[in-house]
Amino acid sequence: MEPSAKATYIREHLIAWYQEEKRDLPWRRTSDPYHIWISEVMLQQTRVDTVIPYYERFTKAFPTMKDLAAAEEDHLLKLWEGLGYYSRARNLQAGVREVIERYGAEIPKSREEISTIKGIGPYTAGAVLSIAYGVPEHAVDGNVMRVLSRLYALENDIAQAKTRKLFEHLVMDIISPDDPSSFNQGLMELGAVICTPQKPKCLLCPVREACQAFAEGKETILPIKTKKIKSKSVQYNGYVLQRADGKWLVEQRGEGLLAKMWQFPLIELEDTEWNTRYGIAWSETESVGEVTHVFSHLKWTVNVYAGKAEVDDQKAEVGVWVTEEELAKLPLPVPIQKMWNLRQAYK
DNA sequence: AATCCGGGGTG
DNA sequence: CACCCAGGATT
Repeated sequence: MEPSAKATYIREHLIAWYQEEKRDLPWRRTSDPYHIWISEVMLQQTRVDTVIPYYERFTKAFPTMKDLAAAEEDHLLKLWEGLGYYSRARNLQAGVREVIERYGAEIPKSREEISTIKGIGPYTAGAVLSIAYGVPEHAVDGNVMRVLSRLYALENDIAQAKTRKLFEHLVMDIISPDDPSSFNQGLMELGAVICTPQKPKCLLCPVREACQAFAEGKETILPIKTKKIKSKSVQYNGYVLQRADGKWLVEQRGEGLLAKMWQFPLIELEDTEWNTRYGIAWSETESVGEVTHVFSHLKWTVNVYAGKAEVDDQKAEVGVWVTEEELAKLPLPVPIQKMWNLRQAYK
């Protein structure tokens, strides 16, 4: 198919299909650019079905940028708890504060300006601009790279950074000037529903006639992605300890992995200074089982111990004793929740 | 360009 | 188990 005719075909059939078949999602019922921004941040590396309840709670808790700007960090993280990539929440709040201070609470409408805002990268910039404001800008995510690599039978390695730029140029060549929102969302919707990673539903595809991969029988070998994940294993002993007054020992994590989230004390098995670090003397601790948790390139194995403890406040360097009610209000990463569930089940 | 940053669905 | 998801920040 001749290039400009192919672009026209894709625009028309993709948008018509999207208008007719699009899923009814919460962020498709709003025109508030701030709420659309929230949805795009939550959707980074995260599936639609996972995001929906988080989006509903978050927009209810922080309906305006002013509400989010004023939020406490623990409250913010509690509402993000379980969603992962917690820096997204902090960057979103920092970004909202920037928009209030520098742009009078109005999200900028140019790629150049919006890209300076914390947490808004090339994808989110294009998504917010096109969906909230109708600006014809590319929004290239994993779905779009997969769909376009098939439509144009491109064998570039989508794991490489420069390949994303190739797709950004391609989108700018073929994007609908009249409805960039439906065009961008149509590409993503197609990737999520029809042009899936495994077993694409080509017989249901609205743009199959323009798909070079389908024509050549390459739809299952595209896109090409080379990168491999090397994961490390780390072993811990973890302690769910209760004091005589009924309170539990927790501590707040520092920077890096699960930054600023709360946890029960974790000791790397190689760490021989645990007793001095916590200043704890405990008795009646017993093993209650093992927790495993897989991160992107890390695997935790935690031997969980429960018991009663007394702490020498003079020696304790870290840790806070909290009631069960206070514990419930702290943002706890999933592996820590697993530790708690294990201890409760063991009783 | 490579690495870090979560968690869950899917086969 | 491997893959991947409406990616961005940091180095």
